[in-house]
Amino acid sequence: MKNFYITTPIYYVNASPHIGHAYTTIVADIMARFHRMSGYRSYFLTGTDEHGDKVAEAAKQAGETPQAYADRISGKFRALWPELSITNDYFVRTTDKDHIEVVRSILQKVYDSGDIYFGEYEGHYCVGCERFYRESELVDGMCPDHHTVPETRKESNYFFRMGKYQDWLIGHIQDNPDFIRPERYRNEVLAFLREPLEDLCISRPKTRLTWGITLPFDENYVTYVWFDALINYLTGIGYPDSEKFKTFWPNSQHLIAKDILKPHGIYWPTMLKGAGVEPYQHLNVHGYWNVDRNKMSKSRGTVVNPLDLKDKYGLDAFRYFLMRDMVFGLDSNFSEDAFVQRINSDLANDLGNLVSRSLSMAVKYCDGRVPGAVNHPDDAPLIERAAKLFPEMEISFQSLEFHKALISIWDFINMTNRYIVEREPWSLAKDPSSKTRLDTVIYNILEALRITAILLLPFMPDSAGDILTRLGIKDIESQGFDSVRAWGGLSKGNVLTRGKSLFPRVEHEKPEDTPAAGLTDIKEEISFQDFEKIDLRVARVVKAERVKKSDKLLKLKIDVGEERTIVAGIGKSYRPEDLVGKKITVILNLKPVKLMGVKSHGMLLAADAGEKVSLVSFDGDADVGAKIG
RNA sequence: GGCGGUGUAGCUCAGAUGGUUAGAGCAUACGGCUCAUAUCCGUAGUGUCCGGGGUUCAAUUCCCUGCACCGCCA
Repeated sequence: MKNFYITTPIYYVNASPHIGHAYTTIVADIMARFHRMSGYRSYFLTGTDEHGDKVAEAAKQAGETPQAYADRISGKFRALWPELSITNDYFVRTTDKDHIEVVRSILQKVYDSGDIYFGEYEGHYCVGCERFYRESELVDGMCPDHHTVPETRKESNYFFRMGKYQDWLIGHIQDNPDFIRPERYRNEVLAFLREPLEDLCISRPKTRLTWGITLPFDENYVTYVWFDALINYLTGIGYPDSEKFKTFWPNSQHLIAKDILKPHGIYWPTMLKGAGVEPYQHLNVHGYWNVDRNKMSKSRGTVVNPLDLKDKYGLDAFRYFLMRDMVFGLDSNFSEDAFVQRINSDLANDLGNLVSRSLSMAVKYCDGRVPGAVNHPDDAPLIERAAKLFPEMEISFQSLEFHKALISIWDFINMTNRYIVEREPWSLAKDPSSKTRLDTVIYNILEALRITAILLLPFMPDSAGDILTRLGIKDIESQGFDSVRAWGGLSKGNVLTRGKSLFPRVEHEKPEDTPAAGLTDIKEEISFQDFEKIDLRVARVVKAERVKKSDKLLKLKIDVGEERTIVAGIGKSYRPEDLVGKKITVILNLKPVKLMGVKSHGMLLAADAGEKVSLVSFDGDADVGAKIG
């Protein structure tokens, strides 16, 4: 039997879960489900990272002990995952007893082998931050947070000889092209490794931090961050002696967001090397969800947390959207509009309506049972397409291109819709002599639906399971991809259920829901102080000419009490010669920019109605240089 | 400052060892069907393929350069 081990990062408990955590964990879940259905023995680990000064600090502010605080926030994560249909096999915590033991044993092992040494260093220490800063992190020689000059302080700590493994790591990455993927992140790590790799500081004196795991070889220190956190991937499968560890570690894959590439791509493999453990197989790195707040629902006047949208529109729709709209590895934009569009077009119109029309016809024309089928050459294209789907999905999953897997499935859904239109079951139903053909057509539609649902199970477990249930399929949990390799898996005679709309369309919010009578593009509210930052002045145009090779840009020399050059995009509405002498409104303190090679030291104001631009002018006579406010 | 990435239809993105009409989905318009969640199917568009220069018989695709955004590093 083949094995599969997938991990998410353990999430740091200094903040509540957000869309980024949700995405990583959902991807891991979908991979775990996919492999289980493909016949793998699969193990899926997630958890929380609970030590460190930020947690100690947050606990203090909340008036709790670090442990109580960590328990509470960790509980939030643990409670969220079932809500997202996450099927993790275990939830590891860095405050777990067995984790602490594993960390200590590995530290001891590496220490014994000579890869950990005690060293003293001198640095810039900010008392307020209780931490050292590197020269390059300081702003004008001062702490970036406190704006105070840090004191020079000496401290002794333990260091891991990471540099020793630099060449090995470079070689390993070069020999295993998919060790870190997608390729862009592999290149980033290799680029970083072109510079000498420094040793890694792995401790903090207890005088500064107590909320951590005590070093096994020095009571006065705790280990710091990575030797604690990363080792969870071993603890979670029972390192070092369990059967689980032996089974799964050789098939391990980590899933992370790009912000923790360096620890996972560099520290972790060298740590494993130092501890005498084989490296993991793959590091899968994804991008960020940029949340466009302007495009989120403003009807309630509050910014929407993307995670809340799963309650508004349904979990499976949420999972679908996250997988369909992000290309793994790249950043994507999250907006409610885009989400709703996916729901309406892909889920409601294409899939939901297909389920609805198919079952409705089957109930109407075939007494609500799966009819028998007779081979017909015209049906070959549909059947042949179906046979290619799972192999396509396997390829997509191997390369982490989940969106492509979904595109394949939707291609098939559209094909099924087309099949219905071409076969016209409603016409066949009018002619009793076509009954056999009608039965076959209905069977094929339902079988196509079954295959679609099984392929969708990893992505949308509830909805896909619902479709299967409606098709009279009982043991949803035990469904695997084997039943999708050949056409005809749907049993004749199954009792069908019509059911409700699987994905109701989301109607657009009514105009009266939006404030300000129809103006939907009002920018974010600003204060008077914000407005005052803008330096608006009266200016007179002294000279105007067109910018070379631009029909839109004009270069203006203006008098605002001093002479300035500005570039304005009004060339389609104004001729240069008409402008000289005109009084205009100018923003003086806008950061200068270069437009088509001409530097503009300010910007004039004009009403912009696409092609027709109209300058803001003055009712009476205004003095050049006068402030406007 | 160094290195790298991206810039293609209104939107999100594919794509081509350089070669006649540059693609998909969504959105838009029109047509067809009525089993279905006003859904489905079909047809129709629209693009200075970021700007400039170069190589070439030919560049959006290769090279150089500029601009914009993003990332890594310092």
